[in-house]
Amino acid sequence: MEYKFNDIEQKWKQIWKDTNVYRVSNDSTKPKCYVLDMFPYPSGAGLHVGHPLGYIASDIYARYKRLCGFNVLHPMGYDAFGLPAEQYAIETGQHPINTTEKNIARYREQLDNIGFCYDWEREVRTSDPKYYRWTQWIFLQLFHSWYDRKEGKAKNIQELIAIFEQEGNANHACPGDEQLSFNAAQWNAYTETEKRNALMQYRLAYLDYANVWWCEKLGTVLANDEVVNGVSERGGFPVEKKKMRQWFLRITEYADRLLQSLDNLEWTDAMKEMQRNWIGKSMGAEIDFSIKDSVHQIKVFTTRPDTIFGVDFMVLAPEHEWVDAIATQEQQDAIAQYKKYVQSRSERERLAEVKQVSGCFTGAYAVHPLTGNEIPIWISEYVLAGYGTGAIMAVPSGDCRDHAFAKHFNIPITNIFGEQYTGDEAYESKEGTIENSGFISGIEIKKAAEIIINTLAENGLGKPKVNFKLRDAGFSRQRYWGEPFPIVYQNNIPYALDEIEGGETLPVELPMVESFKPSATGEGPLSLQTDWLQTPKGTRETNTMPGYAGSSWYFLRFMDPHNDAEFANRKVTDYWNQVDVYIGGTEHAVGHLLYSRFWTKVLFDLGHLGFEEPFKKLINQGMITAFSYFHLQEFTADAVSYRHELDKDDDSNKNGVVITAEIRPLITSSDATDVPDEVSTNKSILNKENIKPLSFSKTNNVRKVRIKDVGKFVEANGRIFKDKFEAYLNESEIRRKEYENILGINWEKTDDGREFIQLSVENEKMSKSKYNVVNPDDIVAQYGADTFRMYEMFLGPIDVSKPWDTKGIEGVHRFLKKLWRLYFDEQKGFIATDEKATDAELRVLHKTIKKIKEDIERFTLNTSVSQFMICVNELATLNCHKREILEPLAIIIAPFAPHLAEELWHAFGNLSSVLDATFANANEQYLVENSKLYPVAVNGKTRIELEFPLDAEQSFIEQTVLNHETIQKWLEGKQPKKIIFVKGKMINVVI
RNA sequence: GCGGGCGUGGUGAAAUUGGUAGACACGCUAGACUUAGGAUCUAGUGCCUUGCGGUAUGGGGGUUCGAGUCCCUCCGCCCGCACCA
Repeated sequence: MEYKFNDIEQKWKQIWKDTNVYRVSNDSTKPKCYVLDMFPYPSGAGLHVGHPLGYIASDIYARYKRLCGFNVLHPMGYDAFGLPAEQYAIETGQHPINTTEKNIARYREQLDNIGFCYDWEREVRTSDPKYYRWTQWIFLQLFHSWYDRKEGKAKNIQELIAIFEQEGNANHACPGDEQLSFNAAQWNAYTETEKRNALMQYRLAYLDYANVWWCEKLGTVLANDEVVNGVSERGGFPVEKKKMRQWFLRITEYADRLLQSLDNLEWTDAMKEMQRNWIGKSMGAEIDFSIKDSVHQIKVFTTRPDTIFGVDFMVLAPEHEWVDAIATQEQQDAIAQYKKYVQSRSERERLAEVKQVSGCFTGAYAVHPLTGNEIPIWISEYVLAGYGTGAIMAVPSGDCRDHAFAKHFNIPITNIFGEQYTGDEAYESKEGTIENSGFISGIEIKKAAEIIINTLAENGLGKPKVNFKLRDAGFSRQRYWGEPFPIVYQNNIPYALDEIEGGETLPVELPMVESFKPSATGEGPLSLQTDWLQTPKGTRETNTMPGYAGSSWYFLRFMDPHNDAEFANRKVTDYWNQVDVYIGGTEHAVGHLLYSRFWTKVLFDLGHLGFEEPFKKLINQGMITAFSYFHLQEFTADAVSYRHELDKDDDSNKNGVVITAEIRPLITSSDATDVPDEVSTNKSILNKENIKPLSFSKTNNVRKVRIKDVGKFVEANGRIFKDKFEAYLNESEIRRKEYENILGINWEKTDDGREFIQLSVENEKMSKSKYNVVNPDDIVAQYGADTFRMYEMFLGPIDVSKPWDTKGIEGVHRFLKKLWRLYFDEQKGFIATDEKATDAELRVLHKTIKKIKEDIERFTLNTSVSQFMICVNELATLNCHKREILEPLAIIIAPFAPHLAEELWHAFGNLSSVLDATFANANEQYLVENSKLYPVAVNGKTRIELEFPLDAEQSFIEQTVLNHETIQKWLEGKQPKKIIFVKGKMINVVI
């Protein structure tokens, strides 16, 4: 009987499905284990072999834990709301509901193909009203909550109202508006509108105004990174900032807790560090500067209060609220002009350009709080309104940006670092002493900061201040395909649906629409649904929630996915508790992972959960890249390269378009204006309108031509032989047309005269546009799911990016066939015997059990596969076909190759599933060796190997070693200085 | 610029606490079996050398009986953040 993986896998998939083996109960006496993958966004492209890497690892872990007696929750679902589906809808008119449904079906098929042990009865989709009903509900919890800074936790807003009624807000500073102050009497006299406006400044989900990028031509609002050089990335159309009323989540109140509790998580340091950077806690001081001839005071935040005597000027963010108020008459025009310039710049650009200094003098002067000196006030784009106070005290001798600014605008620089400051560049180190600084001259920098803060505080001029880079999270999208807000407006005041008497119940469902285009004003498509918009109780919110809304809590819904009464039952969430192991890519380091942590903490504070960190252990999976092949074409004449205007972001076109036979003569003709009418590229047809010459140079005369899908014809060293290349061209007409010109040139010859060309090989991310995508379905069809699973693990460590090499999979497939042959003979069928196993055989088995256990727990699954190979190789050498060895082996390989394992398990006559077998413990008794083959080194270099019993006397070993002829030879008659003997490890003779 | 990570054969990689560098595979070479091989098996395979042996974990230096592993320094690559006050 040969290993018919297709039959075996089909059979067991069906049986497992019929018998519901993957169903998980919330009611169990077993210890729990929650193993979760980051759920995918179901894109139209389907899965490629890179996606399942993490899924396979978690599947192995989940299956292993089940074999170890745990009740394992291992669910899967879809992050189904999102922009691509909506973009596709705008382009094709197909409703996202339909395309999403279709994509999910395709994903499911691909996932099933690989044999994951998901309990599909728990599947969730964020776009399902039954799911987003609870996303809306959680949003309302945020809306109904405020953060009590005194107790450091979120509470119901009703408690705050009660406090206001008693004592006003004196004891609870307002996070949204620091100036806001009222006593009980004032509060009680407030109108409904005034009260709700004040409360809005406290709510964890609140409304505020913020700028968005509006692109008239595309008819849509763009994200920050979709705007490049002041125009839209797609199409290059003009964009403008537009102020819109939007929802925000007050995550900043949780900044410290999000930072603190990172310490207890089993995440990689890199991941924690990214979150720390994002939260960006910095400690410094807030200092008040009064303005000459003005009632205004400007607060400045600085992390270097010690440099206060070096302040030579002040810089405000151009958006700072008092810029116009303090600017002198003469400077108003210049200021207005500069502000206009800044308006056109995206934040990204403002922060990205380091070299270019720009700014504008306001004409106003601040008064130094300690010296009384007058300090000119400037505005510049390098100061951001959203960070700190939107104003800085500039110390050119101590800060490189301030230094560049001072040099550029010829502002005199005060040196407060003595000889440490050279005059050429700022002294930014925190080592050394402060000079030329009044009462802190000669004092160490670190000490000086403390003194200044105390002095300022004593005189009411400033105070110590902790600042966070983290900003409140924008929670509105002017889009259709997302969760609608459970909010209606009455007289322009937002009300939660659950506080309106007779209001509708959740969910607020997305209305079906025909058009997905936003309104002319930039409001989302929902604003055009007039029927839906107006309700008897008010006007609906037209924005929808962003992508991270649904994904911030989905791990909770998996615990209790069909609950109609609550987002998840507390008893159930108490049982499943934190996700024990969470696997996914690093791209979610600060988005999803930070928001989930935030939501979990809020739900915990409000008493809906018993834990406040969602993901105990986090494993990051690396990318699987693919080889891409290029033909390097040299041109002796001047060459011109063409670039598709719409392809600017595509790296593959960095060096110009694919050059076809027809246009090659034109390109080498060295006439830059001689652009062909039509050029076929690897992506699309170009014509005169959308290509333009990019470069025209003699030096840059190598063109990289991507050869699509050529992988299977290319040798490992990147060579492709002529016959193979012909075969490749013969696969399609289009190819022949595109690459035929290569046949005519550059053939090199091997020693035996075979003609080849050397292609350049590059490692790239798999993507449809690079023609290097490998579909797992194809691999599964050819080798089976078990081989595929093991090969993905065999490739290397889970967290490292590595290339997919289809050739390498043969080795793993051969291994499974070899394993099979331990159990089955081609002629005789099942050949396992009941013979007693030998010590050698038992040692092989238990060595393997031990290694596999350790590996799975450490997620070093690549070495597990190696160990299985070693095990099978050794058992084959021992000619072992004994049940005593092979039955436990089938169990321990079950997490890796579940279908094969189930088949082998049943061959022994077992009736239950191998899923419910028991993972054996390694028996140390079989692992004990009584002798060791010692490496014997002379001066650290191994020369011979000698076997000694483990209990041998050291003196005996030393004598034997010294008497050995090879060692004698190295000793050359001398006495050794020393003999190092490490029991069980090695022997080193030092001469 | 700052922070983090990494660098080992032709390729993917292993070496868990400082103890035989290259396990396990891919590829390649030779051979066996075979009508055939894209099946299976055997042997070999870092580099230099006929051999003895030498040499080798990005480069240089150090600690140690012993360094891929620890320390210093330089180079290269990847990731994150970036006029962040």
